[in-house]
Amino acid sequence: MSPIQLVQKSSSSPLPRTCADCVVRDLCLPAGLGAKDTALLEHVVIRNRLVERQGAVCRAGTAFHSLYAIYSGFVKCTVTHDDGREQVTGLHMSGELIGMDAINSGKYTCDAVALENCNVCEIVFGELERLSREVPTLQHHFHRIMGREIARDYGVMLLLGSMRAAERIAVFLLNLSKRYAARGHSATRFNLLLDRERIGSYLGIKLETVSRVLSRFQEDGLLTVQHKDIEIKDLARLEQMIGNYRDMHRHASRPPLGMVQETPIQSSGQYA
Amino acid sequence: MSPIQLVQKSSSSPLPRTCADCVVRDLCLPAGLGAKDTALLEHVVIRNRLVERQGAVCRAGTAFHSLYAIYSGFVKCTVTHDDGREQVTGLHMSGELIGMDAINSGKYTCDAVALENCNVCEIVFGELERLSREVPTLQHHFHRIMGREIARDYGVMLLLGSMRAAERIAVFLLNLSKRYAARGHSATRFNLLLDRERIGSYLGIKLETVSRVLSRFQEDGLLTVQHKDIEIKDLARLEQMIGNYRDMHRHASRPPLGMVQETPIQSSGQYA
DNA sequence: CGTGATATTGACCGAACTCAAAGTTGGTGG
DNA sequence: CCACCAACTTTGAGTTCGGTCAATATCACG
Repeated sequence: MSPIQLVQKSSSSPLPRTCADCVVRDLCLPAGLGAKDTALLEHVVIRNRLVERQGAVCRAGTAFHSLYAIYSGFVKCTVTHDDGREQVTGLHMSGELIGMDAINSGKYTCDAVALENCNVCEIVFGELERLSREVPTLQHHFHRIMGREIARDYGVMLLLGSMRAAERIAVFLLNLSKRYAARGHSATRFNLLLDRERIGSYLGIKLETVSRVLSRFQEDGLLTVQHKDIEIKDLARLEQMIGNYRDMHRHASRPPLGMVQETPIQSSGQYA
Repeated sequence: MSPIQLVQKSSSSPLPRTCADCVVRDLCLPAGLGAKDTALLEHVVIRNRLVERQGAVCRAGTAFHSLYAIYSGFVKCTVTHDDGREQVTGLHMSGELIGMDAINSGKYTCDAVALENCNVCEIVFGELERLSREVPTLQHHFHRIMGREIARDYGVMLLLGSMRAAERIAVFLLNLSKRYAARGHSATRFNLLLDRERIGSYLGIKLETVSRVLSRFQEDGLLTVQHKDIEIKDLARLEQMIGNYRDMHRHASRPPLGMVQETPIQSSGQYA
């Protein structure tokens, strides 16, 4: 399998100068706005903040002034416990907003780190509030974005609170698949971007378990994986994994006796 | 230990007729608003929706029109997986808002059930958006409330993703303690309101584990517990449990050899 | 081509789960 | 008022999933 280039490089297309001609407009803050209102966002958005791989979009504990919208690249958000334990709270790709956790306290609670070179837009929060008082559509859409994040969080709680390791990985892969597909990339072949340890941190399991589950999925013909490159061979069967976790530790060659429940997870949830 | 009456009965004080004379005003939506602006909320809030114990404040899947603010009582929110697995996503008490998860999709994603007789205020969301366009303080405060929920969710992810059973319970108890204290109740003696199974569902562990950990905490003199009535005997030591989970399965009579890290969890997080 | 980081795999262990059996409590109705 | 019943809780015994530790294996990169 040759290496996969999934996420568009910031250099692959001309950088947008306005939200109006941004390719991820419909996934982002200006979604649903008319041309006139979109133009007003120019006073709110500071474009083309380039963050190189491993660089920080924002740091936990620092003062909050802006949200960040991802134009290109992939961002990992983590919270860190006093004793050093780290928890990945979200993986974000183009069109998504980060930093909303900071609105209450005025300080970011997460470290947001670029997993590859990123181009992000800074959204000055005070300006966003000002403008959204004048543009009801923008106001409502921003509320929807926050509401979406809350609903996503509840999905993650369900995952962390009541799913087996194999289910968690299946959910994780399917979620990435769906989001890549929504951005015009392949739904079946993509790059994980995270190492096994970070995947584990996000899913509440250890890196060895991640590795073992992926190996098993491969043995079972659900996918092929080589480091961070993954190709899903059987999306349907992967979906059936969820709710059928009991079959995880059986070998594929054995007949899947207990396969009764075939209900996939509610597709609405966006788990990363 | 005699039964404890912790949460004010809706009958114990006259019901407020306006936000201005509501006792939980400063914890709720009108926090920080002047008298004039508070008065404007009358067009937004429909007061005194009584929900009896076991009744629903809202149901997953039903159409979203309003948020709900809790005036009195205690509400449990849950999401349910297709296969029936249930995850408690939050426990909410007076002054808190629920339903924000529904803003995006227009449908509630949670079932919100009253754990005791509740008095809730319905906040018609369209009206709230309308008014918050006119009252910047209200707008910002609402954004803070949503941001607070997101930050809380990240704390729950940390709990579910990287804490041991004993730590989870310690965090849970300390969180309840803090929130009761903030509402003028005892910080050390209160009612859990949830049975062992629901506590477990919230914390991602099984009911037997909840029972065992509570028994052990009692043996160790950290608290006394009888069913849902709990009295914390040693708040400081309970705080030290967090980050010292390795000592969980040792008996108190043994010297706690490994007790080096005494850093409590960041107090900002509100875990329920 | 060597070296350090990452990934895989195996063996073993242990925290939490499962199953099961009492024990306890509160509510209901005789 | 008390007996009974259903629901909840506690506790024990055995199992298992995932963690831990350790030994390779593989890859990226200088």
